[in-house]
Amino acid sequence: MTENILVSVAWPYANADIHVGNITGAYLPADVFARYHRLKGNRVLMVSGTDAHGTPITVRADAEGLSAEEVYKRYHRRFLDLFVKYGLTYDLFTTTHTENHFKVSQDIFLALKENGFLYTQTEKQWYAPGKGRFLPDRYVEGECYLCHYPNARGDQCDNCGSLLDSTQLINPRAKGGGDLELRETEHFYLDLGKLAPALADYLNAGKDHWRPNVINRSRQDVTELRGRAITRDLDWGIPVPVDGWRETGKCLYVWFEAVIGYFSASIEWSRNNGQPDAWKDWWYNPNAKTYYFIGKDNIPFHAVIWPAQLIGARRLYESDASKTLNLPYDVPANEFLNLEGQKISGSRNWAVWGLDAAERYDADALRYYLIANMPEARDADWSWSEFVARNNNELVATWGNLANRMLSFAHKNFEGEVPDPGNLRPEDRELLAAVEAGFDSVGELLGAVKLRAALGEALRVASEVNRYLDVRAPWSEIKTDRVAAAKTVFTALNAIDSLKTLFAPFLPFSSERLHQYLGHGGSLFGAQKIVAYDESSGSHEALTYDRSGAVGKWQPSKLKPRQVLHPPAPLFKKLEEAVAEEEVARLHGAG
RNA sequence: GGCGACGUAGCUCAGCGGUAGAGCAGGGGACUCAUAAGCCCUUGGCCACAAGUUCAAAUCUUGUCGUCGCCA
Repeated sequence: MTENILVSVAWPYANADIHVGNITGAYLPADVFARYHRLKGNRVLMVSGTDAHGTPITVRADAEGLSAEEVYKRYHRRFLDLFVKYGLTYDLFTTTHTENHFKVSQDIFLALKENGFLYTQTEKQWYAPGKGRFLPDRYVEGECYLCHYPNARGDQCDNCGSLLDSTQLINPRAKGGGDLELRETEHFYLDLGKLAPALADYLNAGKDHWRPNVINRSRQDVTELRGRAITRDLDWGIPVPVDGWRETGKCLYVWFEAVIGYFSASIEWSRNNGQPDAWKDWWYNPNAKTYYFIGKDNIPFHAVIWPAQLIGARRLYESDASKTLNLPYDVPANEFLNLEGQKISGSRNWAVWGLDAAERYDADALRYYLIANMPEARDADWSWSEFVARNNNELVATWGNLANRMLSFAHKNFEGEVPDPGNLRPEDRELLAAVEAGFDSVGELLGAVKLRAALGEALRVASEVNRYLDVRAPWSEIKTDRVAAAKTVFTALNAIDSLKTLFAPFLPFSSERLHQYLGHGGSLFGAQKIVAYDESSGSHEALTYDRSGAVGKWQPSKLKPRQVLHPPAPLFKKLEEAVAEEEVARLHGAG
């Protein structure tokens, strides 16, 4: 039965480049999962985009003398390039700065308002009369009222680390000068307390497949929910769709509108593809499964607050009153990746940047290490020496070498063709059965989002083929019994052809090449394309996935005798030990 | 301070009520198709600590300590 699978992926924030921790935390597991389901023949929709709004972006824009729009576009473009290099196959990677997203976010807001889940409240905030606008907390500095550090930021003290209430700062001053005064301002709040009972019902039923850290934390959070402000005094964002509000420079708070991106991007994808209602197959079909791939810092927003927004909005663009928007089926959040034992820090440049690493290493080598070492249950550590060791000992030695040794052997001894085996021996059938079982065992682990275990299982299957070859020893058979050697080589090539598929979700580039080496036509997956989409107020670039022409199937090989093989080449590169030292030195030199 | 996850072989982790497991690293061996890769054998652990429940506990309960994170 074909399933509808929505793969929702965390939205990178447009004020910093992406590092390996971000990739392994959310983007890569989502891609592996999406590719697996596509091979299974399921209908996959993988969406995300750049989170373009909010104060940190205006801060950076001010610092660089650019507009907020220029800043977001620069990072957005770099995200697109990185995703192409790592083969992350978003059906649509868009941005929150589109007319479509504005409209959908405002409509969700209005639905929540209409359904009685919003209320307003007045609070005091810093206002700059000279500039005629309210200042975000981090634009106000002063003495910390807790530790008396003289240069604390309004939102947080850099000295004692405490989160601050900016109105309590001692001797407050505006960053960059100018007058400052406290003024009353009114904001909308999401009434999470009112939504708590429905949320508790949702989180207490049928969540056995959720990771313990995700479900336990979320159940705890629901017990202490309070209203939360969803608007801000800010000009870079989505205007509040209420008369008298949009005129006074009030916007939807980024945390509120960014998560709506999963929904708006699904709608945009449908429109871009000329099937404006297609998104409903993922959002209203109760049998569709929706997954949210995020880092652990985002758990409350995806397992509690986003479901609250969906429950409160109930339905949108749907007249059938019996239907409600689908809530997350699973939120397989990953923990964090450290680097050489220390926390990754972009500002201290203690990071392995995605685009930089892709300059020097193949995407599949990076993908392999990031999946084998994925922080699924606890924080993990990126170590360059481990990267080199696992690349050489596991990826190259067990899998790359298996493919290369057998293709080379077939090329030299069977005129570059798949030999005709005649009748297979029991031991040949046994091996093929063991490989075939891998489609169930690897597939089951992938379906349960246990990606490192799934990759380990695929590698174990590859080891079985290595063992089979050692027992059969076709290099000996060929000297005395060419027919026996033909059976062995046929069987091994068949197994390798199947392994190509088992590894494909993890290592798509090398599997694609192996597919060609084995003499098949077509490609396993579709193609990534960067496309510009026009709206009446402007255009935005997006990453898309064209699935037409993809021939990959999650099925054992049906390799034909006499199929012509292409001249083989090693799938992966062995790395020098010195690479690890060079990279660590680079890390320290740069920091 | 409250809460959560985690703490198992040198390293990375699986097991989560019934005689301690895998991969890598270390040691030994036979082979040579292959990126000196692969294969076979092997060294190695009071399962953080302490009490309790049970015929039986890495596995359940409680407490302590440690790591990471969230909240205040």
